[in-house]
Amino acid sequence: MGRPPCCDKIGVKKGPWTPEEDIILVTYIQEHGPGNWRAVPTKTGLLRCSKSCRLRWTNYLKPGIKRGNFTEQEEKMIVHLQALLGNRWAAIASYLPQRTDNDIKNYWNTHLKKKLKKLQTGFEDHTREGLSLTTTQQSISRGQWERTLQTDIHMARQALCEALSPEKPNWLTELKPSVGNNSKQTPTSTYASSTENIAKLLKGWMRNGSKKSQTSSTTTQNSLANMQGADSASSEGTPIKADNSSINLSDTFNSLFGFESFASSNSDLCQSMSPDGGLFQDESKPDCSAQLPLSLLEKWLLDDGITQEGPF
DNA sequence: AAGTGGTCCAACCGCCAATCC
DNA sequence: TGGATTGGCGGTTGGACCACT
Repeated sequence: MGRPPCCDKIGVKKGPWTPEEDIILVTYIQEHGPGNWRAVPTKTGLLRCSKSCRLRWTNYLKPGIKRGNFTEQEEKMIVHLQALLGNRWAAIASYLPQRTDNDIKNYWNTHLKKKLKKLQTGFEDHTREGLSLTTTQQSISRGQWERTLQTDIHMARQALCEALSPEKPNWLTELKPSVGNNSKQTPTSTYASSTENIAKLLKGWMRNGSKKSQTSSTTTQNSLANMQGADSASSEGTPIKADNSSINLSDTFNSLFGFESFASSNSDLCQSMSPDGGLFQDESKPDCSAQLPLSLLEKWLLDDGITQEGPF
C-alpha cells in the first residue's frame, strides 16, 4: 500500500491558477500568514491541494519575486553556485533572494545548460585545433590551468570558512535568511508586502481582463506576464501605485526587503564567492555532465571581473 | 493562413526530512 | 518511541507561445 496522497484528489483542481484563486490565496495569507498550508484549502474554499497553494505562493505570489530577464550577473552567479552546490536550487535561490528555486531551475535547464554546452563544444573544437601545439606549449597551458584551479579551490575553501565562521561577514547574514525558512519571514514584511503583490495582480488583471481572458480558465500568467514591465520597474525601485488598493506599501516593501541595497551586496557576494572549488564536496553532487573545463568557465565567469567593477 | 517544431515556464509528482501526536 | 502528517525540494511534464516554412 502506497503512501496516501497529500490531499484528497477528488475535487481538487489542477492546472493554472486563475486570478480569482490568486486573490483568495493572497488575501488569506495576508490575514494569516504563510504556513499551515494544510488548512489553506479548507479555510479559503479553494479547490486546491495544500501543496499547490504553497507552491503558488512561494513561486509566484510571494512579495519581492523578480521574474524573467536574468541579468548577466545573476546568470554568472547561478553558474557559479551550481558549480559549487550542484542542483540544489533552493540553496542557490537563497543567494538570489528575488528569484525562486523554480525560476532558477527553469533558467538553468532552458538557458544555461545550453549556453554551457555551447561553450563546451567551443572548447572541444579549440582543443582539437590545439592538437598541433607543441608539447611544451601544452604543458605550459596545462600548468597555468592547474595553478588557476588550485587558486580557485583555495578561494572556495576560504569562502566556505568565512561562511561557516560564527563571525560571518555582514553580507552573509543579510543574504542568507531565506535558506529553508521561507515561511519564517517576519510577519509584518510578508503580509504587508503581499498587499502590493495583490494590488499588482488586480491591476494587471483589470488591464488585461478583456484582452485575452475568454474562459474561466484564463490564468494569471497572462496578466502577470503583462505586468512584467511594471513589475521590473517596481523592483528597480519605482513603486507601482495600485489602482485598486488604497494601501500603498511599496515603500515599506522596498525598505523591508532592501532590494536596491541587495544589488550592491550582491556584487560583494560575487566577489566573495570563489569559483568552482570543492566546496561541500562530501554532500554536493554537482551535475558533472554539465560541468565545463574550469578554465573555460573561469574565462566566462571571471571576464566579468572587469565589468563587475561598475554598478551591479 | 495553416502547419510544424522548438522553446519556455508554471505547475505537478514523488521522495525525503522534519515535526507532530 | 514510532507512526502519521506536513512542508520542502528537485525532477519532470503539459501546454501556451513563437518562429519558421
